[in-house]
Amino acid sequence: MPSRKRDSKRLLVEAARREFGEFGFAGARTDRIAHRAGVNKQLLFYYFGSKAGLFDAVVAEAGTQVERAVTAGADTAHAGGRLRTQLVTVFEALERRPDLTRLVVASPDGNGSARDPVRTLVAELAATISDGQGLGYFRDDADPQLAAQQAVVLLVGYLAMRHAVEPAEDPRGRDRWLDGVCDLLLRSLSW
Amino acid sequence: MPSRKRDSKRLLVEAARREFGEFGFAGARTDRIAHRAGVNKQLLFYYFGSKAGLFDAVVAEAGTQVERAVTAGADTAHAGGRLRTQLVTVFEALERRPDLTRLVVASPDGNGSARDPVRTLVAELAATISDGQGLGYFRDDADPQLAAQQAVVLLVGYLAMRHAVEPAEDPRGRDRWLDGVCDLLLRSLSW
DNA sequence: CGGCACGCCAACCGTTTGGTTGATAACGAG
DNA sequence: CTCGTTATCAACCAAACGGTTGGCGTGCCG
Repeated sequence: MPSRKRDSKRLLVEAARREFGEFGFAGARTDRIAHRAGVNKQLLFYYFGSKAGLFDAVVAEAGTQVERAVTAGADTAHAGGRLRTQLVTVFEALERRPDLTRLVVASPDGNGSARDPVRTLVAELAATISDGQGLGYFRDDADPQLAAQQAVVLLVGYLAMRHAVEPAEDPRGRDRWLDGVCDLLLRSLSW
Repeated sequence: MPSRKRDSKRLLVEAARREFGEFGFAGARTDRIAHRAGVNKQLLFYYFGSKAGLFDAVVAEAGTQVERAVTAGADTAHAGGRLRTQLVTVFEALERRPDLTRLVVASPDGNGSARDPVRTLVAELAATISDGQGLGYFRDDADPQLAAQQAVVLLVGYLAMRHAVEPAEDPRGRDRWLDGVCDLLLRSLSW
């Protein structure tokens, strides 16, 4: 029989990430998640208690991933370059986690449990901008909080709406967007 | 008995708009839609064939509403003012239709049927920007298509992620955001 | 060895879901 | 008046859903 300890918990979270990202909370099916993970459906309830519990686990895991990404980009010296690096790193982290992107928008009941990771993300970016202001790299009369919010909406929003907003399946659309976001924000923050 | 012809079709579309906007496609319940509309559930299938058919009807209706809004703001003379007017008008139209906002992101299966309205929206804004360039109001080396996409993502994305991105229930957050978006875009488009 | 806790599963259950059936009532046309 | 068409409903159904039960094997600790 199955060699004990197959790391099923992680397999389930990973499968759930794809499922929730693809169908949203209500559209996701517990059977399908279990099947994707290659384990029995009951294991899902054994470990996480309920569908919502599994959802929370997914969000928590994705959240730490993104937080790690944003703090990782924080060791670039020059403030302008640092913001750009952070934006790129966060975007790449979000790309690898399509779930979080959609979860921000499609949480159960609408009361987002994916709220906290997003807020720390905003706070982290706002801190970078504020630092840049202190060093004289950015305009003093810009609102760091607002700029950080704009950044997050541009990044997350694009990943969530890409299909609707982009005319065709342009593979370079992604790069153009990312460059465009960096340019837009840095231009608005510079004197 | 019910006085014949109660305009149930419209009542159903209206109820469905709220329901889909609140719960997304998969989360929406046909019984609840019928109950909200005050008609029998069967009528839903009588008129629209299926849940997906009703969804399409909702999207189509909301789409024309938004298109009307964006073309309405197009008669302001000065190009800079015209763009600002259009952005505000579109935002207000989207606010009145929370459904479309979420539908762009949470369509059935992910293949968005709300795609077309969004694309015409982008095209319309891009045209305004392009006009402004021709008249010398905007930078010539800006990409109108990209700027229009950024505008839409900022507007729609905010409405979809407001709860996650805003720290508290600040009632003035909405106004600050709208002003911020206009400033951001106009600043990036001006010489 | 013995037993208990853990990881795991097949089969099942009550409820809810999208969707159907068959009937009724009110018109408009002839 | 009659007869087909349109609008409406109550009651029903099969399938799918989230979640439960009971049990089996395996390793670890006494």
